[in-house]
Amino acid sequence: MSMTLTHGAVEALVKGLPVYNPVLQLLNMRKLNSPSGTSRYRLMMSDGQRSFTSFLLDTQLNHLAEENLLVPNCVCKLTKTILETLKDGRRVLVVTGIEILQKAEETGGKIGNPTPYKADDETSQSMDSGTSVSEVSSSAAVPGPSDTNNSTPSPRGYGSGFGATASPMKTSPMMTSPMRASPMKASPMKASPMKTSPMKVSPMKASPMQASPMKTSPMKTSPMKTGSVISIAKLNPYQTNWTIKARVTNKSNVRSWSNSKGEGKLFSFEIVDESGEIRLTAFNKEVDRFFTLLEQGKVYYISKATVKIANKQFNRLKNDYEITLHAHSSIVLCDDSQGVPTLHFDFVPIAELENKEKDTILDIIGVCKSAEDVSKITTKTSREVSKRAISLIDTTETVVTVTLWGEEAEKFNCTREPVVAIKGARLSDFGGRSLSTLFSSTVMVNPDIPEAFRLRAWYDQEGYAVESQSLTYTGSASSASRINWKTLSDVKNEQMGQDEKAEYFSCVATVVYTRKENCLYQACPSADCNKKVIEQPDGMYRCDKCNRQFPNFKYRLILSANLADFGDNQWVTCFQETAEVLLGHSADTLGHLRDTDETAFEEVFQKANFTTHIFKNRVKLETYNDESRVKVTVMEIQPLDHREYSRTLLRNIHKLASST
DNA sequence: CCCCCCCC
Repeated sequence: MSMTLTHGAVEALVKGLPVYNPVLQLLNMRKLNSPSGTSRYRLMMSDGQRSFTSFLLDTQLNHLAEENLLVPNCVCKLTKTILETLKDGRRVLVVTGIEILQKAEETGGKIGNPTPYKADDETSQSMDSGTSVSEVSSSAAVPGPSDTNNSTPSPRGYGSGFGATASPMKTSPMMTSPMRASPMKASPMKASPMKTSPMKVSPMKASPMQASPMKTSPMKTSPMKTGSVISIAKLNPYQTNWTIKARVTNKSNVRSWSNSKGEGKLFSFEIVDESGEIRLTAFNKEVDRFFTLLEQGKVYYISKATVKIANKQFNRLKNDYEITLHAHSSIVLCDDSQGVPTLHFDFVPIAELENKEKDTILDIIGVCKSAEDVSKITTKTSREVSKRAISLIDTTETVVTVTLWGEEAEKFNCTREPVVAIKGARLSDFGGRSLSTLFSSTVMVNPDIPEAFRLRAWYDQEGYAVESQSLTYTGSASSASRINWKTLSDVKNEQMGQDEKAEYFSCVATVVYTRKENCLYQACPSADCNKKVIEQPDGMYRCDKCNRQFPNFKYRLILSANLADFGDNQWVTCFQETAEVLLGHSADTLGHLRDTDETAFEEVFQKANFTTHIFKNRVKLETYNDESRVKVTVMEIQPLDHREYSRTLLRNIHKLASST
């Protein structure tokens, strides 16, 4: 089968004209060795009519060549290229995204009869006299072969097989943001990151001053023009002449380090624009130049800095690159922050934390209904650090504890129950479920975002009074009181209660059958004895336990019921109290009903069927006449409200999702 | 060039 190549694509690519995912054939490939040991691959590609030799494979994609996936005659789709113009005007197309559509052995040789493409203003090139490695790397700075960092492996392992998309920038994180629909609506400067001014802004009364930043002379804010303003998503190591305009969303403190390679100080910060986010780091002299200039929440023009592959081990931002500032870097405050989004949040409802995996990094928003006092702890490495646990509640009526650290812990003020939004908190399983901030987290008190207003209104109107459920159980005896939610099939699959020791679980289930036969018995009427009595010939009732006869008895219930949830069913036993709850009548009433009005008695059971409740149960292996079986006894029945029902759905959806 | 993410 012969593939159709994208005619005209070579010219379009070289001229920088838009061409979407062109399909080209690789005609030739040359390995360019460099002194630093990192190879580069230069590709001659053809669109069937024209061929061009100055395609350069991004070093991140070298594996495609090294694994013999990219070999002459194969047909490829170029999903991402960067056009680079060298100092002498020659053009190089850096291929940063490529898919192999057809293997070389399947193409049957060269497609068409392409002639070399020569732009009018360009020097003709051939595979033998082409661009040297050093020429490219001097222009592209990093990650060229001369750059020692360039060997940093990409931890992701981009598609290793055919058809795998190899573009590192494949998805833009901002594209899926629910906040993105209206990034302009919230005035960015009004948000009050607590790092700079805790409690400064109440969402209920936003200061008009903050909505209108002072106008200053345009001279002051114009960037040192070293290239056009491009978006963060377009940054790459091959282009050095750029300026970005972005908002600082998070800024670290200055830290110093000392190791075998040397010592120094640094700080890092994160910026965001409409296209994405990226992390920047400043060292030593750049710390002095930029640390005080940069303020969280403000917008800056940034140019002349080194874009390199991010070390994903330490950088959680959705960007495969990060930036290092250097001596020639420029950062200029920009007063016109219009259109530059504020922090991008993707809030997880607190109730859903229960279903998230430990160590998930997520965004959370809640009203701080209580907070511990700040305290000092000593870490394993003997450092002292302040901490403060705060409790957040949201409209899911669920509470979770979040631990703040360091300055954030010290400065936090819980009075007036502020709304707290945290970007990038880490979920822990301590006490069930809890959260902790990281160095990379951004904590905002009363941020000026719609979610915060909504939460404030909800809390002030009803949230303050709701009976909430906490996902975090700390301290003493109550730690065991965390609800052990199970589905009925979990109980069986996990073989609960089979090791002689009683286990407890809670479930939401529907009564599908109640066995009215033998559910009542005549019991000893004395207060603490429930022993079954035996009717005597003289009409008296004898209790063997009390060794007495009584003129009367009391009715007691032992009800067998079949409960079902979405995946299984289970026979359970309800003794007196739980049976009365389930049937809605006292044992006494039921006993008399049975004796007097059988239809009404039957109706009670019909009515109990297909009702849904929360059951707290005990599972235990019980041996009776040498036969052992797991018995489930209902200890408590609670009504199921819509809130709890929603939580159940969430749990079950999660279970189903994770089991498939 | 860093890369610490802490405690119960």
